[in-house]
Order: sequence, then structure tokens, then C-alpha cells
Amino acid sequence: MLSDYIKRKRLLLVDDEPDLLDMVVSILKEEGYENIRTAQSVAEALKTADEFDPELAILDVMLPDGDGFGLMEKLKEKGDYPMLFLTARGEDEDKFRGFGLGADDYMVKPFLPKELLFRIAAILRRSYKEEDPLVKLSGCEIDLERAEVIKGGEHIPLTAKEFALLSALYRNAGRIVTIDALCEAAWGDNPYGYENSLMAHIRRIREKIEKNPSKPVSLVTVKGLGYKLIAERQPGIDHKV
Amino acid sequence: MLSDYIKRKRLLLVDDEPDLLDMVVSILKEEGYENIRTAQSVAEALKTADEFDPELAILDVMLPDGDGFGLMEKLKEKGDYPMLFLTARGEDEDKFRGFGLGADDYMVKPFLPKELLFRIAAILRRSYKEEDPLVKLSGCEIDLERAEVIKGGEHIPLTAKEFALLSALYRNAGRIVTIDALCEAAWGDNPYGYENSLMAHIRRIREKIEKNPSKPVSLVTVKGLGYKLIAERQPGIDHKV
DNA sequence: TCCCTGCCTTACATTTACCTTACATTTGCC
DNA sequence: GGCAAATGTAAGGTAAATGTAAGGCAGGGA
Repeated sequence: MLSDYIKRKRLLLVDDEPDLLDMVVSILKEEGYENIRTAQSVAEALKTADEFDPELAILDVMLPDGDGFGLMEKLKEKGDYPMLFLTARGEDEDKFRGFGLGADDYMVKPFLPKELLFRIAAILRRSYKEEDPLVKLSGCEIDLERAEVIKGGEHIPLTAKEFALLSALYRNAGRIVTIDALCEAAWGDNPYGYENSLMAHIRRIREKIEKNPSKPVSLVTVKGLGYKLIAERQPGIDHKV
Repeated sequence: MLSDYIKRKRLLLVDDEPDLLDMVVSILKEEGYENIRTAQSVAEALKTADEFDPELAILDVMLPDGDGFGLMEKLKEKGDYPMLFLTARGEDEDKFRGFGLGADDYMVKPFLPKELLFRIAAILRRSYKEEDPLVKLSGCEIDLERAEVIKGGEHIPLTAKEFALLSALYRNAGRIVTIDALCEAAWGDNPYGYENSLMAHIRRIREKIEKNPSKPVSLVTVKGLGYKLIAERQPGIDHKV
């Protein structure tokens, strides 16, 4: 339910109670977050932040060697990422102080795990938009948003038909796409009689994406069946056209 | 304390109680927000959103002709901007339903005005990073605030349509913007039959921003797909339109 | 061996999408 | 209303994208 790129975000969790730390970490892990670091003091948090370069910080207000507000200000000097306060004190003044300093959210203990997860997801979603997907092939990358392939730092534009065909192949990366399906993708209704033209386009695409277009490794032909795009890391195969 | 660009954001407020509407509006106005529209039903909200193009929506869950959740889904179809729920019901299930659908925050009535203001500010701050009003292109700069381009120290004003088109291109800087999308941006509803006119505008824009309008380098055409604005450094804009 | 099938490759013809320009019309302001 | 600026329209021109065709090549079967 959570996108991959969200789950990969680096989260820093700062609290002085080991029990709470454990609990929150397990909640987050359960949800699928993969990159979590913890700290139990201002000093430790600053040190960890330096090497970890977090993308979201969850801070307690009460810390043995200072408070969360001061910590937030120090963290903000080093990087601009969202901060969420998670604290036992529920006094409004504290809340406002946190927000006034630029906090992105504020939760009062005790809290419902689910609400914490939702709020974290909301902040991350809003702060880090999905970057446009770069399809990695052997030896080059394809940027479908920009309709270009990047080979050795060089940006080579795709034409309309090339774009349509590559999109169709990408949507079914790893699987065979029949000639018929490709003609359909490029010529829509009345996709007949273009088989030869399709071949010419395949050749042109290969000239852009392959190292040796005559010995294709990314856009391979499956004799008698169709073509197949071999992506380095499999994209979301489970969604249809 | 609130930056200008935050105060100029367009806020849509939907609630069926006129009293609460008035109260929240006065709180927001007091804080300095300049662009507020209200609606008292789902139908009215949809209509207002169409013409107002909000940048943040504050929604009540209970509405006379539907609920806030359904409304949010409909609004999300038209634009990707943050949504905040503001509701009398405090049941956790409601809260989770809102968050699950992609809400950015959730507040339960009665609430402290100050907290609402802080939460709104936090969302806006995070969603709309301060934009550099000066867009640098190869050979010139565009000032969208003033709707003019600066080329060689000379300030050349943009016309309304040129501005609309350049804005749309800028919001998607680097990416392809289709002819359809551009017509939509410039002519809104009924964006059909203006393809030729669009071309004329593109030419005029090129005359203002390009060194050699016939060999464009900033506003390039991608045959069969659309146009693309090449900005020197990617703008810090992470919201689509 | 020869032919057949299916695909590749290349050069070339055609077409389409876009450019360019001049001009007509509309809009908005005085 | 009248003017200037902005916007829309039309038509001829052009290059890039696409389509076509013809010759090749490799493998398989008779």
C-alpha cells in the first residue's frame, strides 16, 4: 500500500526511553520502512544525523541533555527535511512552540500507532514527490516523462512512434509483447499492414538504446512470438496497461 | 512571520455551518491569508474548485449532499494539492479513513485556532517550497511574478496567453507537455480548435525568450508529443497542476 | 542441396506535423 | 467609439518522422 520510494526514506527517531524507541521502531518496520536509525540524546542525534542524513526526523521534546526544540534548530541548520514531534507533554504552549519553529506535525503520547503511521506517510508523501521513473537497461536509461534515452551521459530524444512502442514494451518489461500488440499500441485502430514499418521502428529504437543494434541485449526478438524488453531492475510488472 | 508567498496561496474552505465558516475565515484573514473561498456543499465545492484552482483544501466530513471523503476523491482527480480535514466527528475510524485516502492532516472540532493556523502553515510550507520567482533559461530569465522575461537587461512583458503557457511549461520544466495540456492551460474548458493558435503563441514566446526563435534551445518541440521547457537549473517545485 | 520462413538492414519515398508569415478579428482601455 | 495590443486564422513551406520495398541472412525441413 505504501510505495517503495516512501519505504526507503531514511527516518531518524530520537527519544530517551528505550521502550518507546523499540515500540515505534517495530511499528515502523512492520509497516515496511527499511531505513530507521535511533538516538537517545541530543548529542547522539546530532552525530547520527551527520552520517545518516535523514529524510524525516521524529523527535521527543524531553531529552537528557537538552530539548527537542533546540535539537530541531540544530538539525535544520544541516538539512531541510521534515520534523515531527512526539512527546509526552500535551500542553498547548509546547505544541505551538514546536510548530512555530517549523515542525511539520506534533503528536501527543499516548497515541495510536496507526495515526503515527498515517501522519508520517502524509508528510513523506507531500515532502518527497515520486521522482520520474528512470528505466534502467543494460547500458542506458530511458526517461519516459521526457521521452528520451540517456546513453553515456548523452540525451537522445525519442520520436512519437518510438515512444509509443517503448512505452508498451516497458509496461510489459520482461514479458513477450506480440507484433499485434505493438502495432495496436502504435497505430491504435486499424493496426494492420504495419508489420514492416514496425520492424523499421524496432531497428531505430535499437540504434538508440543498444550498444550494438545488430546484437540486441535489451530489446530482444522472440522468434515467432514478438519482442521483449529486458530491464535491469524489474519495474512494477503487476499493473496493467 | 508568514512569508508572502504563503499568504497568497489559494485556500478552499468547505463546511455546511455558516458560523464556523465565518469564524475560520476571520481567523485566516487575521493571519494574513488573502485568497480564501468557501463552499457549503459538495456541489458548490466542486464548482468553486474548478474556477478557483485551490492550493489547499480544508474540508468538513459532514456535508448536506455527500461527505468530505467523496469530495476529496473528486478534488484529487482534478488537481494534486494538500487536503486537511476539519470535522466534528473524532472517531478514529474517520480519521484513518481520511488519512488513508491521502489527506494531509486531520483536525477535530473543537480546535484551537492557533493550532489550525500552525497546521495549515506547516502543510503549505512543506508542499510549496519557496519558489524562486526567477527562472533561468539559456540566455534569459523569466519572472513569473511580474510576467516578464529579462533578456540582456531588457524587460519584455508577457501577454496573458503567453504567461499561461509559460507557467504550464515551467511547472513541468524538463518534461514533455502535450499540445492538449497546453491548450487546456490556456483556454480552460473547451480547449479544442486552438492548436494553430497555440503554435502562433509558441512562436511569439520563442521570439521573446530565444536568441534565434527558429532554432529554439529553451522551448523545444518534441514532434508528435508536445513541447518541453529546458530550464538551466531545475526549479524547486514539487507540485503538479 | 535447395527452398522457405521469419526477421534484419538499408536506402529511399512519402507524409505528417510543425513552422512561418501576413493578415483578420477580438479585446480592453482611454 | 476609437485605438492599440492581444489573439486567432489561414496558407504555403519544410524538415523530420514515418512508411515502403527490395535484397540479405540464418536456420530448419524435405
